[in-house]
Order: sequence, then C-alpha cells, then structure tokens
Amino acid sequence: MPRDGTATRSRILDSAERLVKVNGYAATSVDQVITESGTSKGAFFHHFPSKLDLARTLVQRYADADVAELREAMAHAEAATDDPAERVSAFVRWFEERDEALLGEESNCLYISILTERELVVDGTSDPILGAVVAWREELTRLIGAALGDREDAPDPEALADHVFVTFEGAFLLARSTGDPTTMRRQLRALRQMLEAVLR
Amino acid sequence: MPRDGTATRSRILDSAERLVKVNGYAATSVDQVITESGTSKGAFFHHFPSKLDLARTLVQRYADADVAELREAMAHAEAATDDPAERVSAFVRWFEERDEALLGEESNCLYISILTERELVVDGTSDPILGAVVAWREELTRLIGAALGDREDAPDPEALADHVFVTFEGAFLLARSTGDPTTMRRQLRALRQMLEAVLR
DNA sequence: CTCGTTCCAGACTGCCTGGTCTGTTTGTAG
DNA sequence: CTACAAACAGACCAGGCAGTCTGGAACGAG
Repeated sequence: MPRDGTATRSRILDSAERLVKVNGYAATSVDQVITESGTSKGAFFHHFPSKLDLARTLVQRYADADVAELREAMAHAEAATDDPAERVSAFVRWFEERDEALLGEESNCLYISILTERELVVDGTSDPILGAVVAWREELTRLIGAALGDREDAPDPEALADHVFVTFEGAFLLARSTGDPTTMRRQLRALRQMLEAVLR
Repeated sequence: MPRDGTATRSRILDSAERLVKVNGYAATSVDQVITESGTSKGAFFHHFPSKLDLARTLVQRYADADVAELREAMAHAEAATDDPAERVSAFVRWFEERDEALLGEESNCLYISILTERELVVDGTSDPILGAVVAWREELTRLIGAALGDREDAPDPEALADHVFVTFEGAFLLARSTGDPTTMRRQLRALRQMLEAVLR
C-alpha cells in the first residue's frame, strides 16, 4: 500500500466542516475547501467522488460525535445521583459547564446548515441527523419519564425530551443573530430551571 | 407614471421567499425565482439592483410581519386576562391554536436560511432579524417579569423571554429532520407547560 | 398625437462552479 | 531493483451563475 492519505482526508473534512458551519453548504465551494485545507482538486476528488459525498461523510461524522457526547452526558448524569429529577438537572448542567467549544461566540451546529437545504433532506444526506435526534429522544424520554413518574396531569415526556434538542438548535440561531456569546449558556440554564419546575 | 409594477414585484418577492425558505439563499438562483414567478431577467433586475438587495427586502418584509404577529398575540393575551401568569399561557396558546401556515409540515422560517450564511449576518442583511428578536424579547420580558414578581430564586426573565424565540426556531429545525407535522404544536405545548410550572 | 418615463422581455457576457483527465510522486510487495 | 497501485497536483472543461444591455411595450403628461 502506498502513502497514507488519511491525514489529507481529515484536513479536508475539518476545513469543510468549519466552512459549511459558517457559510452553509451551498455557499461553500470545493475550491474554498481545497484552499483552506492546503490540498488540491486531485486530492479532494480522490477522497470524495463528489461534493455531495463530502456532505454525507461530514454529517455522519458530526452526528456520531454528537451521539457520543450524549452518551457521555448521560453517563455523567446517571453517575451523579440516583434521583431521577436530579439526573435531568445534572444532564443539562453537564452542557452548561462545557467550555468555549460549545458555548463560545463562534459556536455553530452543522445540522442547521444541512437542514436549511431541502435537497439534502430529501436525498437522505440528513439521515444521520434523524438518527441523532432519535438517540437524544430515546435516552432523554427514559430519563424524564422516570422523573415524571405517573402523575395524572403529566406533560408529554417525549416532547420534553425533544425540547432539549430544540433548545440547542434554537440557541445557536439566537446567538447568531444577537452575537452574544452568553446566549447558549443562558438558554441552557433557563431550560434546566424550567425542567426542574415541571418535574417538581 | 407608466404601468404599475407592484404586482410583478410582489410575485417576485413571494416566489423568492418560498424558494429561499425551502432551499436556502445561496442554493436559490435568480433564474429559479424568475421561472417560478413567471417574470424575466429584465423585470427582476428592474425591481432589485442585485440578488443581495432582494434578500434585504425579503428579510425586512418577513421581520415586519413577524413583529406584527407578536403584537397581535400580545394584544390577545392582554385582553384575555389580567393575571400575569395566565397572560403568558394565553400568549403561547395563541400560537398553538394557529392553523397550518405555522404548524404544518411545510412550515419554514426565513430567519434560518438567512442566519445560516455568515456573510448575510456580517453585511447587515440579517439586521431586521435582530430587530424582531429584540421586539419579542422586550414584550415577553415585560410579560414574564410581571408574572415572576419579586421572588428571590426567580430565573432570568429575559432568558425565558428569549426562550420563546428559541423554541420556534428549534422546532422548525426539528420538524425538518423528523418530517413530523405535529412537531411545532407539541413543542409549543411543552414550552407552555414548562413556563406555567416555572411561573407557579 | 407626441413625448418621456417606467416597466419589462430576452439575448448576451464573463466569471465561478463542480467535476474530469493527465501526469507525477510515493510507498509497498515481490 | 522492478512493478504496480494508491495519493496526489494542477491544467482543463462544460454548464450555471449573477448581472448587463438593447429594444420595445405600456402608460400619463402636455
């Protein structure tokens, strides 16, 4: 086997992820990706048969990392306490205490760039996003359902679970329009306080 | 003054809004807009000096309508009851009971398409979005602040106010990835229940 | 009716785009 | 050392893109 191309491939993916998160998919040209990654046309189309194929790889990689982070937060919450309601709090707080990668001003979510373009949804490029959404939903529905118990006026645990995803995506957008780097942290805090109130 | 061009201009704006909401701004070509609106290159560039200028007009128009809807919901909530907490509930419920335009499967938000592309943010195209965000924040902070009273452990009313905007945008994205048309309604319901719990 | 302005149609242009192709280098297997 | 395939580099291409330009049609003013 000849020289190793995985480093080049990773540089392309990293540059592409950054550019797509910042500018969107359609507004990002492969030439931009090539320039920023310091590679070439030949290298790009050697590793990815088309720009769309890059998008698919990108989404899959990002969604995998997203689910991994979910598991991590979930493990943390379950290790922290046995009380179901407190576990929900611990779960959200895990993200509140995250460093600048998630909370900073330049933070972005690849999902937004992909879901913005309907073509990428109908052709299946966004499928891994749905996979991640379902993973979040299932894990959190379990956690929240346990905290809700069997109250008669209990709200829909699945909707509450989905609302965590909703808060993340909505906060990313709000942060973009305001330019306020504290947005994500404040929204996560508000989410946690509301969940604590509804689970009380 | 010669013949009236406002109808043509409106057709262009309507088609463009639909296309941009569905496909994003960069992925929407001027030719597409021309075809869908049944006009021509000449008509388009007569009414809009550039594609970017179309985007600016589009965002301004959409944000104005958005703020108008805010005022409408606010007036409804204030007319419904005098109790501050119940006003918050009435406000959210106003949107829950909306018809398919907001809640249907094909519902979209122009804000997402615009905020996705950073260029449109830095060059000021997204400024009307910030105006709308601030309008929502101010009105809702007032409403929620009144409902919170002066409790010592009270959560940040501004963050809760912003969370309404966050819920809308996040739910739009969630609906896109799942394809479930009940998403928006369920998320609004969850938001209302959480607000009711935290304001109790 | 004439004149002038607005409104619009569509051919046209140059640039940028995603993608191809040819050639060269790099490493490994035998 | 030879052979061969993977890993690039960069010239090249066809199509699509935003934007221009010219000509004509539709009105109101005088």
